[in-house]
Amino acid sequence: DATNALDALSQEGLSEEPVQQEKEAAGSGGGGTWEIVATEKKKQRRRKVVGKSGDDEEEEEEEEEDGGGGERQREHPFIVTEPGEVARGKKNGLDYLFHLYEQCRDFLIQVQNISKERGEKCPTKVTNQVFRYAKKAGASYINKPKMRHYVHCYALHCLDEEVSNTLRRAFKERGENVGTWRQACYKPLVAIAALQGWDIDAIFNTHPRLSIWYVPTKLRQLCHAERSNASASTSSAAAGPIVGPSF
Amino acid sequence: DATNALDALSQEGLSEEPVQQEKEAAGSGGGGTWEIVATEKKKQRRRKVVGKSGDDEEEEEEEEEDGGGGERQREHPFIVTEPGEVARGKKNGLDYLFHLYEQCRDFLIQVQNISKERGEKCPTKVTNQVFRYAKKAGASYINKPKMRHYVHCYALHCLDEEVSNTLRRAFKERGENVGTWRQACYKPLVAIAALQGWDIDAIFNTHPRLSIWYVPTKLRQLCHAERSNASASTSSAAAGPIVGPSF
DNA sequence: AGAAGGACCAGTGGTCCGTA
DNA sequence: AGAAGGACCAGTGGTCCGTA
Repeated sequence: DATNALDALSQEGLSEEPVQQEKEAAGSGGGGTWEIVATEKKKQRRRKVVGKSGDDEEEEEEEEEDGGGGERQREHPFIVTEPGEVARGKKNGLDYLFHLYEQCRDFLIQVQNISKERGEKCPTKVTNQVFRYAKKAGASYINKPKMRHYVHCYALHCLDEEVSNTLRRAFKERGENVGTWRQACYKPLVAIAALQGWDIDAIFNTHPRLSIWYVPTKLRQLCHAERSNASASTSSAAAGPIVGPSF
Repeated sequence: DATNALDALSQEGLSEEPVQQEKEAAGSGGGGTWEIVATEKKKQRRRKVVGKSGDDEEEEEEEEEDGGGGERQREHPFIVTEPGEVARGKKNGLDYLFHLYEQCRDFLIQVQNISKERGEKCPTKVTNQVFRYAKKAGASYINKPKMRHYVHCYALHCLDEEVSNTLRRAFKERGENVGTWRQACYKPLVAIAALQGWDIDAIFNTHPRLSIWYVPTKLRQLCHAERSNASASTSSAAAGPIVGPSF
């Protein structure tokens, strides 16, 4: 019954991205241009799934191997792109990746509003419930394994956009794949944590857009390991308990 | 492995209540006297379980039906007691009930310290993990169904001890049973919520000792229903959405 | 009857691994 | 090979109901 009501609500309320949007909002970092790109990409996707040729005019890219019809659809894989760069071909760029995190946030806010309206328990994080809601709202390209996989990349983007951007440019130039870039995102995050007393949970919870995401296990472990190293070289008692800073 | 390590830690660290404690701390509300009472009760319990007669001197109450040995042991049922009153016979009083909540808080703090030490996810609430830890630490009289059952009673005790105390005295005088008293605890809580914009989650999370407990479903529902009532008699549009206060 | 708590269950966080 | 995500699993929050 709670699920049914969710269904009802998810049919309205959840607008698609606006089809047209002013181009001048482009460089604003909020994903302004992105909305347009996302819409284009989505149309491509839709055309592919339906299996007809497009009935509205558009710039297209590849249309080969369109023959299928009911074949398994996946999102295009990510590639390392510079800030503002749109991926060409059957690829998605990193601005799009980060845009997905913003979309999840919007879905969470909607779920929270519904919960409050009904006096039910209100999630503070992006939970299974939110992923389910997103899927029902038609955002089938959002899923938990993907979002969890790249959380720390998004975290770096939120916490230090300059460093994040520099890293993207460097890895693009070197022609690295997404997995390698993703791995590289850990290091600057650990450095940020070091400066803030190693409390990665506090770092996440303090940031308005990051606070809704669970700290990834591996990032937590890296921070802990690095803290132990730092502490070992600072303290004389190697076996003693690690004492957190108190400033 | 995480479980094994927990075992190791739970063997040390977890002190029993101090056996002796100054009597002058009695009326302080922190459970000062309670420690002594709890210890006495625990000795009774231990003697019963072991099935021998006591090998240390004590004032005892009933010792009948001691014959068993491996019979199923349960905590004595609660009765409505006034503040400061110790239950006589095979009963437990409400100061003891509230004391259990404080104990859970101590166990949570220990679990949190261990988690932090290890760089693991750190619970902010009394979770299954904490109940498991309490059990391993020997506090077998603490269990989840019991603690959840009386959370709102403890909440009233935390939020308005005067009202809570008055309620206890009134219900004791009337000879009401625990279940009736428990039910009666909801109403003043809803009244408190009304004064604070109906946000029972905020009320819990704001209070230092209450913030570690999940808001009980029924209390949440009562607050929501009552808010709807209040709103219906205030607003002219009966079917409209309920707008939260913004002060 | 009133009450304590073992034990169950639906849905969670977490991520592996069969898939493309 | 590199990557996306369906689907599984251990342990959770929640509380019912067989027990005393």
